[in-house]
Amino acid sequence: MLQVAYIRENREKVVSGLNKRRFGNAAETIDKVMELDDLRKNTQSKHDQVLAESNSLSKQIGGLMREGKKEEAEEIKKKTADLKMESKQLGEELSRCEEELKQLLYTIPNIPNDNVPEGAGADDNQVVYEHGTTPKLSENALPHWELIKKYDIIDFELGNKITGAGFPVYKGQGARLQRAMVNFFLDEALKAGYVEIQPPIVINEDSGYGTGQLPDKDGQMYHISEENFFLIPTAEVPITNLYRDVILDTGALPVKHVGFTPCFRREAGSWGAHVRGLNRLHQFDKVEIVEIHHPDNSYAALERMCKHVQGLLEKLQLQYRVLNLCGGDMGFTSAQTFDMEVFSAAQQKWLEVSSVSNFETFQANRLKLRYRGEDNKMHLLHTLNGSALALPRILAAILENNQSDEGIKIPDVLVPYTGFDTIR
RNA sequence: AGAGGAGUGGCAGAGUGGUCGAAUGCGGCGGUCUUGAAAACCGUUGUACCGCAAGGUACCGGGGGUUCGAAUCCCUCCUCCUCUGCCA
Repeated sequence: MLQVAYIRENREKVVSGLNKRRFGNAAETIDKVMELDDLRKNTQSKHDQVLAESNSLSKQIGGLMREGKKEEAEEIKKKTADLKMESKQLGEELSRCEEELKQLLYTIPNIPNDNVPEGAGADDNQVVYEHGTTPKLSENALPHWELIKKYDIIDFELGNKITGAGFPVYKGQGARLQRAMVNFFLDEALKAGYVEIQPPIVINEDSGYGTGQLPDKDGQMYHISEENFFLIPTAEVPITNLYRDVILDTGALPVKHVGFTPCFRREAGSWGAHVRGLNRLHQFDKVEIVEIHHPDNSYAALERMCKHVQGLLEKLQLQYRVLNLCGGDMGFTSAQTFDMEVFSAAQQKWLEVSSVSNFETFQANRLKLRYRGEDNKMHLLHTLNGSALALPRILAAILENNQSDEGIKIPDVLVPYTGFDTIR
């Protein structure tokens, strides 16, 4: 959520930023924010005045009662009735105003930074880096959804039986490869200085609002209505919310966490032929990195996080590219996002396997995640996160790119973790 | 899950209807003293909002209520502790 003070001081920047995102009615929305905020200030001012008056009368009554001047006290009591009604009215007006302002602010996405390219959608994303070459596969190369059947390593039918579509069952060498990747990704993160976290994978409503999944992406998360809990769509949510309502000492910065969790996404209405096999699932595994930084350092951190993810892809010997997402394709909460895509040779298609973002103060504002500056005042910190990595599409790429008549070759770095070098 | 107890500032802990944003201790910060440090002593020490400022308002687990007035009374939810039950 953007800060009203920031919107006030940077009106032009905010409007042009929203336009870059293809957010409709930017100017009108911002004007409405300021108008509501003016009304809020005005109403609060009046409300406070009435409360001050009524507090002062109450004190007088207290004094008179102590002195035993009951009649005089009763006289003053009569005067408080009007004030009470007035303050109730103003209080309700103030609440309405604050609520309306909050709801409006919830609809406004983060402002893209200056290095975010113009563009309306995925086609306008900028390829900023490419690495590796496409492996030459034989004529009879198979897409991964055929390979998993051939080697019997993932069973979608069993998942259908146990749960439903999009909940695959990993078996035998498939299950072991999953476990190997998780351990490899975690170990690499530990080497890079991340502190491991095992968070709950069920979160409450406050956490959903804290990182911005609510109310924007309500309906994308599985909801447990009995307790009003949600299944996490990413470890970003519980790990970042560890720092909700926290004031960090600058000496504690930067915070660097890594966590492995299953992730759950309803993916409502996004099914079709292009999401076959492992390309899109309701439950999948992901290792996530989360960082918290002083505003001055967050973009250097974003770059390092990208490099970390790229390093993983290179160790896995996958062909990949890095995209600087354009304004129209970025997530709601992000100020800048780099996507990493691996090339899936049998599908002849780029698959997104990681998304690394700097949210600047957008999440921190909702989280109330702050530090005390040298000016001795509170300031919002910057939050960042990235997948390092999401497993299913990595698995799809490994299966497709490393297939041959002898089976599927496991990348060298994973062999110590799997205990085998080929899926047969 | 049942019965009982409890949630107060960074921490510990007082406060059962008015002068309480809240005693006291510890910790933190500034100072005196000292070659330096410790000790001792003095001062200071929450957050948000409104206001140019003076100042004002709100916050004692969350929400609601009673009252002229609530940390204090009532309702409700959450969390923790003890006992009983259940369970990996």
